[in-house]
Amino acid sequence: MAGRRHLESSTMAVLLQNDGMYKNCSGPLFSTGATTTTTATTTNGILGSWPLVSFEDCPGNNLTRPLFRQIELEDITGDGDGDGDFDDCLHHPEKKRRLTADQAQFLERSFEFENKLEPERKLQLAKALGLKPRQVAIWFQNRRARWKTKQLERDFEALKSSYDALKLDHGCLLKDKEELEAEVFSLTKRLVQREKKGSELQPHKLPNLDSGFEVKKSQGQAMACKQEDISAANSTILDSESPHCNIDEGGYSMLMELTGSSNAFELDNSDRSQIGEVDDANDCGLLSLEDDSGGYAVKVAEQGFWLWSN
DNA sequence: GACGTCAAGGGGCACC
DNA sequence: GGTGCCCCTTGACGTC
Repeated sequence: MAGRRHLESSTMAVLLQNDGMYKNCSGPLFSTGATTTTTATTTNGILGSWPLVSFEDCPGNNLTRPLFRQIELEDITGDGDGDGDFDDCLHHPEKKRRLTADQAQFLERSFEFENKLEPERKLQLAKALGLKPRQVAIWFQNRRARWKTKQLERDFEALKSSYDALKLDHGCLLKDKEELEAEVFSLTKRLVQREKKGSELQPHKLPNLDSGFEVKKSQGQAMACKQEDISAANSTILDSESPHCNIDEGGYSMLMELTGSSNAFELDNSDRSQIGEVDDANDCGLLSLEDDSGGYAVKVAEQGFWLWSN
């Protein structure tokens, strides 16, 4: 909510002079009655002139009041005798009156140039509009409050739009995730079924593990993973929302391949670049996962981890 | 009469 | 202490 302080008061005077507002004012801007013509001037010259009402018309009030509309004078003077109304004027606080459209428009233009009000400019505007400086200050305060409210509304709308877009995107991602989960589940199910059919792998190539699955680390460290743990492995895959995913902290890249069958995890040549660890593992004596019997093999490379089944 | 808008009142705060 | 600003509220007024 930064103020737009880029105009000097002389510029403001130009604004006043060029505004042309008062040139367009045919007839009195303010209340009529016993009128005096006053002239508003700025550092750049004469702006215009308009009738003023001397509030001296109302006994007890020594303020000059060119502010308000016809109705105000009528309220004060009544139809003729006026004595009772003068008493009202004396004993009741003056009612609130809205600024005229011209006054409001003039202040609005001033606000557009500069939403803060220096004392000098306040006096200039007050003089030009026939208002009390206090009124000009209050108008600017209220105007800043209205501007802030509008700004909050604009910010809210922007945030709401952003939120809606993110929500839509999130929904799409959730849908993708569900599809991938279903795909992984289906593939895992096929894998287990094939295992049960008794596909045999060469013992010297793939150890025959009763537990079904085993995970080893190629560089010495070994760990076992029972079949029921496949769910945990799946979970890892699912959480990654991608068949080729980074498990992150460890910098592990997980990769699945089912050879001998067409599936979503089959590697193409571009994927080969991601399995350097797998090739290295082969080089260091770990087993090829090709299934000579037309069966299947699964390999998961996590910087040297292998998962296989017989 | 309900409701919205706007000028103004008043308290609290920061600054000099 | 005076001044100006922000914020909330009040009261007058216009519109439906």
